[in-house]
Amino acid sequence: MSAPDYDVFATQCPSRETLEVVTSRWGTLTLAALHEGERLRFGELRRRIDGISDKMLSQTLKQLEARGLVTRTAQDSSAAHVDYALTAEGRTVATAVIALVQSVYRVQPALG
Amino acid sequence: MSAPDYDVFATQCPSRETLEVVTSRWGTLTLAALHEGERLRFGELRRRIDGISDKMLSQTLKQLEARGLVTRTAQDSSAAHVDYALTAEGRTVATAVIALVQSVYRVQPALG
DNA sequence: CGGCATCCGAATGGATACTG
DNA sequence: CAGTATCCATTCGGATGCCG
Repeated sequence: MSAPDYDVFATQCPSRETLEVVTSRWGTLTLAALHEGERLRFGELRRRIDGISDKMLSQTLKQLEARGLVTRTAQDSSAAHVDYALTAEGRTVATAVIALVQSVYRVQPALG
Repeated sequence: MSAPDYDVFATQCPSRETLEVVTSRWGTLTLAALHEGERLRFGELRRRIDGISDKMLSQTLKQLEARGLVTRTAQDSSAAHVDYALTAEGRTVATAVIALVQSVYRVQPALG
């Protein structure tokens, strides 16, 4: 049951790529938002994540989906009702992201 | 003693900026490396973080230092011996970064 | 509402060369 | 060893417009 030896410090390690998707400019906030909402619409995400554009939200969601961290579900055939949720793996990572955010809150008073 | 209400989702919140420095392309790996080494030289960091260039390492260290997460110490007056270490706040955040990396390791087998 | 396509300026970041 | 400076390609990412 031992996992393969991953090493984020090595460029060729798949974990490095995953980390980069997770810690990409909007990836972190998107995962954090999905961890709160558990099932959100595109517009809800855009409103929640201050400053993100349609293009970047769309791109970020695709990357997260391609990496298996997020699922996209269309309610009907049209594109009118689509929502996003975390996969089991996404939840695991998003929980750690939330903890990271909270660690920032904890030190922020000391940083000005 | 309640901390101010921070919100990373808001562009104008200082915690958002801190999070961006922490989760910048090389910031995460630099913090992770410093958490392992506790006191590392420039060259040690560069060798540890595969793929980083002098320029980016230098720039990332400056950002982390400016944010109060890292300290820079020159042994003598020349620039021959300099090392970097985490501040107390840096250690707090770096610990959460390590946890994030480990969460990636945990899910990586399922992601291919 | 939930996108995609295009344009284009701004920022990122690597390579290389150089310095104390 | 620990950077700095310059050049330059790539990428980022916002604005706009269009579509089902």
